[in-house]
Amino acid sequence: MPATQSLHLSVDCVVFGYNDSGLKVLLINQKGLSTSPETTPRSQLPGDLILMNEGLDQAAQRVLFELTQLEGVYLKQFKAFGDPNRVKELKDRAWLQSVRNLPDQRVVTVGYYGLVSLQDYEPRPSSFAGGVQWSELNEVGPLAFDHNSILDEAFETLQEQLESQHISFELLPKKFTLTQLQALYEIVLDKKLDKRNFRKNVKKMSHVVPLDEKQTGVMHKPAQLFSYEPQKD
Amino acid sequence: MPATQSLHLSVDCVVFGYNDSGLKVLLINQKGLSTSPETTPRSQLPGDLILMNEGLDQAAQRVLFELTQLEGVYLKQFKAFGDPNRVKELKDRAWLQSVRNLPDQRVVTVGYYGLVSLQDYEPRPSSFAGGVQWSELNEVGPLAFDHNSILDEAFETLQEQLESQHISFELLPKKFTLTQLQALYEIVLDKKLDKRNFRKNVKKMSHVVPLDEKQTGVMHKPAQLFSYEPQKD
DNA sequence: ACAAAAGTGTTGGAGATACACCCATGA
DNA sequence: TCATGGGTGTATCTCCAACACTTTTGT
Repeated sequence: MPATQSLHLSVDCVVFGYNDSGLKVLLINQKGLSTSPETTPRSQLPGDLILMNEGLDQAAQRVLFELTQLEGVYLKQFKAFGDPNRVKELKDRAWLQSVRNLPDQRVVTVGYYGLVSLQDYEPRPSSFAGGVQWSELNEVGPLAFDHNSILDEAFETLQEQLESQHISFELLPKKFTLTQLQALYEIVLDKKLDKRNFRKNVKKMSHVVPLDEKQTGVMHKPAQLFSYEPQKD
Repeated sequence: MPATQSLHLSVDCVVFGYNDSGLKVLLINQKGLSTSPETTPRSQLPGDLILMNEGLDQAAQRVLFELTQLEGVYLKQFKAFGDPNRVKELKDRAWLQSVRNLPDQRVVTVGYYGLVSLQDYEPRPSSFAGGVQWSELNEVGPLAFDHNSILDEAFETLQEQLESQHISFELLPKKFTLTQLQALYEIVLDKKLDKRNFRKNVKKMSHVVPLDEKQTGVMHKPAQLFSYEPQKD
């Protein structure tokens, strides 16, 4: 049994986007190949092979940018997926052949999850030609390859790390209200939280600082705006 | 810039071993190549290229067995290391050339951490010919490649996951005392714990069950033995 | 003045922490 | 009988959960 003389390594990005209407994932639509009936294009996660001389984190940033125009997104590696049969379906193999002129080889992928505020970032991906879409998290249909499992594991990782890793702010606009922060927690963790207790906890977080600024143009008491200031120890 | 036509993928195992004298890591000594002075063999983590048709978890188990004779060890993937310069030192490249007849190519590795009870497993690796050694965790010298960083990150992961993942039992003999369990926690988490509070907490864990058996041959009050029973929900 | 969301404190209970003495065994 | 680690309970405090009304703005 030979060692893997040549094996392909890719990165796949599960980019979560958040705004007041909920949590979404960034998907791209496979193009072409619509000639035969059982190869109707499906959606997939943005991902591609890594280049020589490029680190994994770097590759994730580049691939995401090339496919979706998103730049400077918070991206974190969460798991490598290396099942030898992870690209087993015929339509997946066919699609890969159509898009790359490379031999049909095993592909191991490194999964990244990413976080963006749709308020700050939405305009760009929708202006990008190749069908990039923000899909409601619980309305994601069957994706190509093993991308549904990758998505599921990414979301589990997000749930586990949301509280401990100071990452919620990546999903919010730079200036946000505590109600927005709480709504985000409730959606990601999938449970209701008590407003007063939540705010008590936030007040203990020294990296969440109140600004000298309030919401405007709302037809109710305007909320205090906050921003995230990374610790400077 | 070409996509990675052929890139090597390996697994590296950071196997932690525990007994009453402390926490150790399993290292292997590089052999041969001692001809030239600046290529004196160093130690490294057990790791090797993965085979075609073999999953990552599978590869980790196989490689660990082939190099150390350890079998059925708890192994968990924790991170992929893909810095293009991770095998940059000349002595590392030379060593790889000497042991594999493959072109000098980029190697990305997937890190696993492993846990074994030295009481249950120690005999075998020491009986294996090729210098396999259990090294005191804080006496590990410079390792080949980027293996020191891999080791550090593995240990951080162990610290983070020890409490939440029911893995402490992998480091203890099948039958253990609460004092042993506590000592393990204190070493891994690097803090002292209160005996009575610790035992109160353990009593809440339904997966730690007392046996009808006590320590023997000790010159003090013999301790109750416990074992770990995975939840059967 | 009304609608709509923002903002604010107190209380009771559960869980964490701190702490010191008696017990069973082998030598 | 002594040395050694095993085993146990209580008081206090901190942290978390539950809960309802007043405030500010736009219309």
